[in-house]
Amino acid sequence: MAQKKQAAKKPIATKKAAVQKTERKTQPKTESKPSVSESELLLQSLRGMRDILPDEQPYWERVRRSISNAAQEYGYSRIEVPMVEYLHLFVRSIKEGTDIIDKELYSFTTRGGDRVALRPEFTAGIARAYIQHGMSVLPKPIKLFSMGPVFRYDRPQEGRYRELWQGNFDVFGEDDPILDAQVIQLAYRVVRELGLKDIEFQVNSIGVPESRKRYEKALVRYLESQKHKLCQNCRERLSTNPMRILDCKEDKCIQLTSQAPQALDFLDDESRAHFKSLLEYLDELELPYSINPRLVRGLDYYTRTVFEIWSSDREGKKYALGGGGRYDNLIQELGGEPTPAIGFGLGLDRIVLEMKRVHAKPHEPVRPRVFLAQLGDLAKKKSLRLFSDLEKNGILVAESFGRGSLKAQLRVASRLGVEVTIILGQKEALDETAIVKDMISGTQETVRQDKLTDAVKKILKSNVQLSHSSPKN
RNA sequence: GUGACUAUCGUUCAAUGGCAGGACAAUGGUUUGUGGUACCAUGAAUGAGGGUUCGAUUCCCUCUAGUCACCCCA
Repeated sequence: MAQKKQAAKKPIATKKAAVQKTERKTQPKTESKPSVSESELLLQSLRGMRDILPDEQPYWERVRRSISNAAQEYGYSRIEVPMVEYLHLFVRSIKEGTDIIDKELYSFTTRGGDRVALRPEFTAGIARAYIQHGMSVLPKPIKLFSMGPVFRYDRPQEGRYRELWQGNFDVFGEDDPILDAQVIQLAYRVVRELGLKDIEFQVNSIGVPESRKRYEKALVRYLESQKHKLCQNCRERLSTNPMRILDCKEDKCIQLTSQAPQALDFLDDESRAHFKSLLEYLDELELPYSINPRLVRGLDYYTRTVFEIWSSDREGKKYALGGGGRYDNLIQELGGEPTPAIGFGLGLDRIVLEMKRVHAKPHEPVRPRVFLAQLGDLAKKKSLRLFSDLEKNGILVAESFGRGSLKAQLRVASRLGVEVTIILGQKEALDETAIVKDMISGTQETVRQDKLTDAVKKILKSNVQLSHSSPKN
């Protein structure tokens, strides 16, 4: 036993072992691209990439379930799209000038020479799939939902990772603002169901390209006259992406833009009517929203409705939990038929973070109520079959087959909090019986193996009744 | 991408220019066929590389990672 343990220790590639192997060939610091030498095995996940360990999974499980349930209830079909697409797809849909494309895209060239990128969001890939598979012939609206990792090459900190999980919802083929309201309602439902209470929606309308152009012109004209009061960044944005200046957090820019013309005043009549009825729907739903005229969003394909979901806690730490908007022109711009669409994404990492912060309940997995202990070689052999028989009969069984002593196994059993332990020893294995031990009363009896399931179920059942009738403290 | 702070067993907290210590967790045991407690034992760490030094985990530099602020968003 002890020998085995030691032997098992040795081959594990610790940091030290890895270094020892390579210590002879210490490389001089190179100024080449890779930051870590390839000869050295670094047992460390990449920057901004993390493991979601078993301890945290119950929270994730609850979020995943909540999202897929909501998706089903609202009539969304699941779709999976690749994590990698042609670089051009993202550039064409999200557009240069946005941070996501200019700074945060994970792009590389394949062996075959294709320029590709890891998806920074879902909508581009889903729009591509929509066109590629001719989904426009399907009855409208077409509701698609997806969940998985997306990638952004950003500088990580809490709640911000280079690999992050999103739940994504898109609706194609309908431009009625009631869809916008329903999509926001759906986002709200998910977040509320998970126990997050301090939620605020911010909504805005950025109109259509024509009205946007008119507005941008007016905005630039206004800001140009006071250019010197803007921050360095915003001075550049003036020519590249002036609307993002509204999003700037610099005091002087906020001051300046608070007097600036507002997008809402430049909306075309249709967009204005669209926005107005969206707000009416939202009022009808009694959702906690506010209009944020500065809300612009980091993706350029949006038209008309844009919104974000914010969670704030008392310490003033705020996270955007999700966001989305309408993108009525994207499908056509990518080469499909003109198709209005709206969608949004939820950030699972941040939702989990918020759930922990407000002490929301994680998903509770089904716990085994029965433990199977075995003693001796014959019993050990038989116990594997017994385990599967019990499982087939709907009895979830825990075990510790690797352990030899009964004492150790019972210790595990009681730590797991099981109500029944089945003990299969040498003697029992020979005469096809087993000991059924009630872990609460401590009593036990020997039963024939073909009666085992019934005996176990009887004890479990009486325990359930007991806990129902006994008063709770 | 910019700036600041941080880095010790699986977790958490100590300590030191001269043998790195505790707690929790883990594993084994307390006469090997009966559990939760208790007791005993065991294994387990100075992120990586370089420099200063007789000697560095401690001081200095670089890298890596994390956290915070900015940027941005999820």
